[in-house]
Amino acid sequence: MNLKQLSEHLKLSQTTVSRALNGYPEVSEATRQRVLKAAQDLNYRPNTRAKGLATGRSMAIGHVIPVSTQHEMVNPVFGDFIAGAGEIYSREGYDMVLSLIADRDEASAYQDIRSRGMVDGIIVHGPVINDVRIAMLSRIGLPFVVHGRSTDVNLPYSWVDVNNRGAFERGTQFLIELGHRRIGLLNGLEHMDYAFRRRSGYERALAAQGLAPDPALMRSAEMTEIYGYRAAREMLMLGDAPTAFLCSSIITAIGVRRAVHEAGLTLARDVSVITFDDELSYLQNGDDVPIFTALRSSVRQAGRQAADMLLSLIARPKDAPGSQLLEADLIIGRSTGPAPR
Amino acid sequence: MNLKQLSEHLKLSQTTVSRALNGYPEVSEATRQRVLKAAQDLNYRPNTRAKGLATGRSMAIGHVIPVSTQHEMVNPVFGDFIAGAGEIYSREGYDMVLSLIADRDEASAYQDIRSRGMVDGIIVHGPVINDVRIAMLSRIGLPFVVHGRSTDVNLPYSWVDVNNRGAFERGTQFLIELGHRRIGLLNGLEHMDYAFRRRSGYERALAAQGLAPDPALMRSAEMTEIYGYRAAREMLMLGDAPTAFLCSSIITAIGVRRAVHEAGLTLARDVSVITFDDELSYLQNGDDVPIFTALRSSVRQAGRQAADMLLSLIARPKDAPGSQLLEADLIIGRSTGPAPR
DNA sequence: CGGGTTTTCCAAAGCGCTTTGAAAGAGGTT
DNA sequence: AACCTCTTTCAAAGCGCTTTGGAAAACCCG
Repeated sequence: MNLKQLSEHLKLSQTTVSRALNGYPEVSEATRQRVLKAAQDLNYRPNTRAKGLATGRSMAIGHVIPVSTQHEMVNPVFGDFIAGAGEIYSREGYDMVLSLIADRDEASAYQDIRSRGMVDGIIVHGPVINDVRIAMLSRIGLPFVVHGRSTDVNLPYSWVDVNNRGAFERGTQFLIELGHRRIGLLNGLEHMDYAFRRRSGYERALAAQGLAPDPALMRSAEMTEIYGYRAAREMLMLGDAPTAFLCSSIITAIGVRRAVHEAGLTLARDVSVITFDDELSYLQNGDDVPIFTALRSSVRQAGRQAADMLLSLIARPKDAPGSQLLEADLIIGRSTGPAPR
Repeated sequence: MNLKQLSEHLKLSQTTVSRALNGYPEVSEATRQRVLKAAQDLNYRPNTRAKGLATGRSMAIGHVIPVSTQHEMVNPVFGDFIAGAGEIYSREGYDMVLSLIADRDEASAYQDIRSRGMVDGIIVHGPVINDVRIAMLSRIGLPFVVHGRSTDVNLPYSWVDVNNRGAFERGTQFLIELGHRRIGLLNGLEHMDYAFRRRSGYERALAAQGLAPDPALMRSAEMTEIYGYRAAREMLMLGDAPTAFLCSSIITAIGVRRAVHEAGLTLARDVSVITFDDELSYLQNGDDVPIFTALRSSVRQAGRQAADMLLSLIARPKDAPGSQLLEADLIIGRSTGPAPR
């Protein structure tokens, strides 16, 4: 069933039917109702491609996931982010298209996306420090919103990010106030912008108390469970082992917990752990009392806000880029306590 | 840059340029090279929508994620599945479009997808027992592959699934052979087909040894960490507590481990745990020696196979539906041991 | 060199929609 | 009744590509 058939069936022109369907005023209410009814009955849906061709808009948003060739991990945060974004898209009638692109041919990939015209805008995931994609996309002129930010990029661009530096500064400071002096940092990959910021927050808090960061207590890797486990185990075997850990992900924190238990130690009493908590739906951090003391910020909410921002950017391309800095809450759970003596 | 401009620039007709670009034989090698070179230099990319309109194919695959209104969780398995499928798609030049659809308007949603013509085929996620979507899609005539199967659906359809029943039967049997008699089942939601099959495998193994399933030891819920924790904690407080658990997800198993530790017990020695392991990239089950004894099957691989199957179904729609049953390996880790006496 | 074959290229139609510019119809005014 | 103004409807062009049905050019061979 297409427009032509529908209009023939109604004995109206395609123009009128199209207008009736799209809510234009120059069609009488009576015929509009008649058209709507027929469309409903005959199960008519306009063809997306044809509509896109005619209007120049595709009603779809692209999400570009960089798939690193060496670390071919899917960021666990991703699922919840797009769930959030998807809520907004479906409300506004947008589709979501995913492009997994290998990092080596990113350069052409964005050009491609632009000229192939599949999407009206894109969300950029996983920005690194000084991310070239931002300049590239600005030049290309495709509306985009970055989930995160990119240090050293001085162009204006739209982003939604959590205050990573502030959060880790606060977490570190909280541990210091509990008397901890040796604090392990189990960070994500530090070429990623968020991880870079987290480390700088950690270092700032240490510096504020006159503590020197110890490279032996600072790790950076993909945030898997096993990374948390290994790093914590190794650090706990040091002569001057840390009494606390700051983790970039609840998954890593779970690995830390495993190492702590295996070493015969008890969380909070012997070793404190604070983790960043993205509020992943399948890894809730406890219910009434959180398992881990955490810096909490909902990635699903970030998805919603990024989507919202992108859609309004598409609606009003002349607007100045917006930005949104989300604060992470420090929530006290059962994994922190005063430093042992 | 569009075809018209490119052809004018080359002083050729659009036809010839199009043919040269798409590898048709009726164009001389010399002009083909010339066209290819110009396209490259001028950064020409055919417009997807226009191409789709003209060819009737959209070169995109839809993934429909049912977003339950009450349990609005994103299945953690999803990320790795699409990573696998995405590999195939990008190799074959397909895009991936995600539709999160609320379960209440599923009926119309598939019709929509079909008539809006955004995709050439779809992957159906999360089939339940007697899933109505299968009949619906068959009727609509849109190629599809189900990730999983649906008990009680008697139509032929294409699917890729892991042998859930066999896996859980084997896991249960393994525990029984270790001397366990009270075995807790921490299953996923049992209206989901995979969970239903897992339970039936569990029950079958019990029955084979003349053991009666005890409803007090069987739970069914969304596979979160906290669910594993709570369920295990409660069962461990029973008068005749289970000495082993069978978990549907490594995430749930992590919750069980937490409950076991909290109860002052030791994994393998006091309580055994076997889990299904989808080989999630951020939750590797150990490295050399697995943490958990597990039934392992890569969901990423399943994604690849489902994508492959769908693409060939699209290429040859007349083919009979195919199917692929993946076997899960039983791998021995550090979470199982002989039943304590 | 003329006729047939093959190669190379092209004009135009069509995919399903929106939208412009214009015409027809209805209603009101003098 | 003639004129004007809204309202309602329409025919046709256009979005960027593919593809059909030919035509022109090149080639081959007796």
